[in-house]
Amino acid sequence: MSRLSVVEKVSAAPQRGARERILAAAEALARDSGPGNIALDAVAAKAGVSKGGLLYHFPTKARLLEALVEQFLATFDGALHDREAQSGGAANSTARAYVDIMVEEQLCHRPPPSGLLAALAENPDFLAPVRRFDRQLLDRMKASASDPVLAVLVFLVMHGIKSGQLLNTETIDAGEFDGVIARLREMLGPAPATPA
Amino acid sequence: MSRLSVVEKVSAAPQRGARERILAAAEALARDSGPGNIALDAVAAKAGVSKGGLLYHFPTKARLLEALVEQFLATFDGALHDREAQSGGAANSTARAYVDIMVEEQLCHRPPPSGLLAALAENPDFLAPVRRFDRQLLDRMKASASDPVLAVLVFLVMHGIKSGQLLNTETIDAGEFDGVIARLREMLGPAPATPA
DNA sequence: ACGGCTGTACCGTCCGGACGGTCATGTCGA
DNA sequence: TCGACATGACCGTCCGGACGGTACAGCCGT
Repeated sequence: MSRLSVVEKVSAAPQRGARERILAAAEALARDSGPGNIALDAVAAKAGVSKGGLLYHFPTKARLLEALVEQFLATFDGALHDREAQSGGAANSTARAYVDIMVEEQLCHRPPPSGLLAALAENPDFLAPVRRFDRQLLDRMKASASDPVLAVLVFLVMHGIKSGQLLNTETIDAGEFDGVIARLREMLGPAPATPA
Repeated sequence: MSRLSVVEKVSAAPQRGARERILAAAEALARDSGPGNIALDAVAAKAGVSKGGLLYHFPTKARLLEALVEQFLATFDGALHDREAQSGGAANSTARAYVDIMVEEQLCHRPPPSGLLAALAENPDFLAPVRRFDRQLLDRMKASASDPVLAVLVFLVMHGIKSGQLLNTETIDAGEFDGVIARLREMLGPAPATPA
């Protein structure tokens, strides 16, 4: 440990965040070249990195895919915790938070997490973390729910929407989306006075 | 003209329905080797056909994938029409039919349509027919629905369940499944006296 | 304070294997 | 004998990833 400047670790980092750029490039590739067609060469090119450079950060394709789902899960989990924290431990708080996030993402036109599909295409086992996460999420929703069945129902509707985005099946339109969200919120009972 | 023994067809046309066997083999491969790893060689082997034989029935991989989604859609559409015919043009008949089919499939432990994922992995455009089908289905559900929003809600729950099967994410258990189905049927109103 | 050593970040070439697709060659049933 | 159906050897391309560089920064004995 160098005793001076713990703050700056910039030294041998020619470009900031090659890792992030690679991840983003992979996502983009998956989105518009098909989830099964992510070639490492292409990812490297799109990220502005050489093939060797890419292999440095992700020693194997499997690791890259892993990182993709990890990133997705982490992002979502973060957003969820934030949302939930806002409305303390009120009834149905987790379910409501999930709905809120969905709406938020819809508003931002957030691109769907195609990285997940890429991972799945390579090997179904890569989705194991997602499986675990989803199960935990559902349990939390049920735990804080006024009615367990309602929690499951909300969970499934969210997944239905997600699957539409994921498969690039823009089946439902904005109006239908809003309608269902409104209905769901109605079923979840009055929101606990959320200012700001 | 030997019209004897139509039963045994062991030689040139060794097994009837090479096409079906190929499709089935492809599905199976997709399911347990990952949707992106369907090699024509492997499909041929699993179907008990030579590579050339496979290429005879499906001149290209794209055609095979197309056939996979086509088959899926046709099967589902057939089941839906049957179900719907039973309960005439009653209120929510389409939505109810959808739910019924879901339950049926759940009972039969029908393996998920991994072929869809294989097609998606190769090229997202292959799902265009699914997109069209889903849109029409949703419209029909809304048309026969007592409440349009309810139709969309049911549609999304069904898709949520499907996505769970598709991604091999066995998130919800049997009890939760039954609970949601019951709730959905409740919301759809009393079933119109289904005899037999 | 300098020259060597080590560690980090990245580059670009190369190889072996996998995979989609072609083709010349059967083999039956009618 | 014709044509539908099937075979399996073969070709060309693409891709994962191994490997051997390069450049630069810090530590270190002297």
